[in-house]
Amino acid sequence: MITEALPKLSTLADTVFGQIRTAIVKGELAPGSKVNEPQLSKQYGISRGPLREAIRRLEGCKLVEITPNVGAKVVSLNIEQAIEIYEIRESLEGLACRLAAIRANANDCLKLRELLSNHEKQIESENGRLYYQKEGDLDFHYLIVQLSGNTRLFNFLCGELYHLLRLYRVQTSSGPSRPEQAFKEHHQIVDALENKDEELAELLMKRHIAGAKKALVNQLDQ
Amino acid sequence: MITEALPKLSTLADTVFGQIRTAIVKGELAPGSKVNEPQLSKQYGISRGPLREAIRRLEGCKLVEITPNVGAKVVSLNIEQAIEIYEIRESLEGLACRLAAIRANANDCLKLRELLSNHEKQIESENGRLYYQKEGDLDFHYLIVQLSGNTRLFNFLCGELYHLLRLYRVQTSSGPSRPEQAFKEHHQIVDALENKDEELAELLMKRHIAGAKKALVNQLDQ
DNA sequence: AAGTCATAAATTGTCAACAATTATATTGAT
DNA sequence: ATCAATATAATTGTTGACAATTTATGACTT
Repeated sequence: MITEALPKLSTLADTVFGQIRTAIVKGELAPGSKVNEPQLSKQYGISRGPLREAIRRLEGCKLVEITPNVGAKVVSLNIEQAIEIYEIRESLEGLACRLAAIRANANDCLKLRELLSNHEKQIESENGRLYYQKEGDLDFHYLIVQLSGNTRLFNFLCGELYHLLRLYRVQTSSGPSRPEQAFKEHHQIVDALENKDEELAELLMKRHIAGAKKALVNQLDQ
Repeated sequence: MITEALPKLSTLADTVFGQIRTAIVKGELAPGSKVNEPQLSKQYGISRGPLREAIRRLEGCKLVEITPNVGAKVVSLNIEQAIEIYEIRESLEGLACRLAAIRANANDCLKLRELLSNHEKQIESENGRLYYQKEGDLDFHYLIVQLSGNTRLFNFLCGELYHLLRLYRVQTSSGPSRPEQAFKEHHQIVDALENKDEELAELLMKRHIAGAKKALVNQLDQ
């Protein structure tokens, strides 16, 4: 076996894209704040060329908004926009869950149960409650979308929409509203998957997300 | 009144992005073909910097795929991927149509009727049948999505998914399968909007798109 | 003829400098 | 002091050059 100097498998623009995306969804780059090219290019030790390409990718993910001759700024979601996202999410995750009901086998459902029980344990040990529940909730949905088998759906939800949701949660520093209720609903969804009940699976998932959406709408009405 | 030299309101990268996108969905840049940077930069008379930014935007729209150190190539959709898109479209346009039923007023419905009757006239004069029907069909759906009032939904469907559908139609040189059936269904949808019947509007739209999807699935099964 | 290795050409990735535009600071007038 | 106009600084947009990598070419071997 020959050990060669393994060639670069990724470009600067792509790696920095990932780094900045993480910084944004973690809130390290504040929503609404300006994206300063000279500063970031120094910070990441690259020139402005690849940096601008990375920013254009971020624009594609809707994480920054670019104004010509002015520059990019980190997106800041108001509650109306968050509701729009939840409307789309309700529709698409309903679809994902229906498709998952068709394709998921017993082993897939077992994995889902394990995921849920792990989260429950972590939450019982009260410390770090918010963090784990926050990430855990998305983990569950992540897996369902994966089981749908629709690659484009997966890319859109997990590569774009979920990042925006994380951003909004950081921005409003709000965890999921009803942690124990959510667990019950998650288990019901897996029940439907086990029974290969497409219609019920879709209905339950849509209702599950509609619950979170309603909380937003109520907040808006007041 | 003073006539000043009006300042550039758009950047080179953005204008060229639009030009290349048009070239792709019109088939002038063949699906699967390589995107050659030196060639395109000459063709559009710009340097490779802004061109590469434009390509990154195209990547965000899923119109090209970039491989590091190899370059971008125009996306080529197989039938499975087309079915994936139709699944997403069925779900999201169902949502859009339900929202449109809530928000559309009498004047909006009138505009939809006018659009449909214009298309019918154009098709009666048989020449150019395919072209007008093709564009016309998307026009109708375009307007419905606009009426939904969900800006993010609009941007995703009209700014990304519809372009991919155009690309697929050019690629397979296939118009809509059932032109006269489609008109009937379009009118039924407007009926539901006029009656503010959300559920029916969503159902009809989903069924309308499911029809086109089924044609694809059948084609795949053979 | 097919395959492999080395070489050459073309293409992509990256950088630094310059031009154009926007944002900031300063000055002066009311 | 406030506002407007101007000058200055900072930032974005664009370009061309160079480095790194991939692709194409061709000679050589089996």
